Amino acid sequence: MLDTYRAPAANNILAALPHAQLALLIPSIQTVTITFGDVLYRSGDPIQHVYFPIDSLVSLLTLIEGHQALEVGLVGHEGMLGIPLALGVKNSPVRALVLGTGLAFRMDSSSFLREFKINEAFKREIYRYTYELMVQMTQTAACNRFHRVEARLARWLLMTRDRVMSNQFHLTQELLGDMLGVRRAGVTKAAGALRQRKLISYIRGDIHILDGVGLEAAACQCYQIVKEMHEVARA
Amino acid sequence: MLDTYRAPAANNILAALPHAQLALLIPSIQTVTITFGDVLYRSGDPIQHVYFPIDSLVSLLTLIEGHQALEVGLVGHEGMLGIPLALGVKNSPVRALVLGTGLAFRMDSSSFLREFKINEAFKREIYRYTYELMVQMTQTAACNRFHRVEARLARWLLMTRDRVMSNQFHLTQELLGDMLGVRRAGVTKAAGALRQRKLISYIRGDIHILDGVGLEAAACQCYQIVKEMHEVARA
DNA sequence: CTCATACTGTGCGCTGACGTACATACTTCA
DNA sequence: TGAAGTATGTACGTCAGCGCACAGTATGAG
Repeated sequence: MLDTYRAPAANNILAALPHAQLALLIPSIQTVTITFGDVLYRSGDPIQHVYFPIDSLVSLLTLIEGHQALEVGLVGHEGMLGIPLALGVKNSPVRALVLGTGLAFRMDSSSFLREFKINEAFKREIYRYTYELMVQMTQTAACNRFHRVEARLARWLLMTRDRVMSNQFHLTQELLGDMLGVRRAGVTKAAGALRQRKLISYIRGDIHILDGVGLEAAACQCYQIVKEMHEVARA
Repeated sequence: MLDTYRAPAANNILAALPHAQLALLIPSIQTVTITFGDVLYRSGDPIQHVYFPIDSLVSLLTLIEGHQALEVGLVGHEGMLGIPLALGVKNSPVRALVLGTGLAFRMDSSSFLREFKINEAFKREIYRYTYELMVQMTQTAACNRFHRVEARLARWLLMTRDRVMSNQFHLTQELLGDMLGVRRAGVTKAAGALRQRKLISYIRGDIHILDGVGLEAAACQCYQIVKEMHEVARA
């Protein structure tokens, strides 16, 4: 059952709710562990549950025939999974792949829809996050088009750090290739460059951010831009 | 004033409303001409009006420092401009540039918000379109990353045809470069290839689609995928 | 302890697109 | 009719990233 003290700090959307509105949701919320490699949604499938990550990390991927996947969104404690439900659509257009094992709050879709319809504060927070996700998606699209792999990798590592709230996490270069839309060897090269500059260490998937400030300098401004847009959305 | 006969056929969002709900909106709606080159929203600016294109065409662009613009969405009679308002945000994160002169229905933001809050059918349609726009954005992101300029150009021309409902429209290669995220010379080359295959004619910005079926074959499947997704969203 | 598996490092030829530059052609207006 | 402006065609060297291939190294299962 939900720890009402922890909840507000644990996921930004739930944290933003007034106590009374949060209380309404608590009976429908479970805390679950989602595990690296879990596919929460397959592209086109009906959404069974919505998730509010706590310290877990989930990637949204589009699949293109004859190509690798491409990440279009990265979701951690600042967001949620299952946005289509809030837009009146029952299926997920993207694959949701768990990259970081951890906890998440979970609601089944029918409970979610029931509460969502009557809880104005909940609605407001979810639509605000929908906006943030759209901004993230547009910026990522442009970033993938124009910026070099090394800068994109740096940006991705920073975004991940912010979401898992740790300078250390685990991910293979193969999977990172899917995130950035490049082949695995491209990741090796970019990661090698960042490592040589002592910004990260990277040993068989164990990534440590050694110099966050330096990494921000190595990243494209897309990182800052998305962060700032989120603040505007909250204004 | 709004021609109530024409309205339903003219813009898909308004067309989907039951007559009673549409009637509520009519006093707040004006019909305006938007003109090639008009910037309806600048990135970051407050949204003054929402627009429901009829036969006009509008491009959503992200701006990246030190780079050309990049199109992230294309809006015609199937959609609307001003989605952030529906998500509780007053500013547009993207630039909205009119590419095709034509008519659009328009509401000022405060009227829109007032009606939007109380009109459930209106809300439903707008959120459904928000979903469609997100799908379009994700697919475009992947398309820009993985597909060749020639296929992307073919796709873009088909999308435009569907929105303006005509095989003929006007756009310079310079601007097309911004849409596709490539330099102007790249457009010349791709357009030349399509022209040589007798799929289009292209004379100083006057584009004619000569062979729609052939052009679909030349385009990436992203064109079909987005079309089909929209049908799912309406199911 | 060994073998299979998984992951990383690296090399090489290829190519699509870039950046830049310039020539050509149409259009508009004086 | 000529000049200025606008748009397209084309060329060329450069380069990031691709596709592919293979070697090296750590991990885990039996």
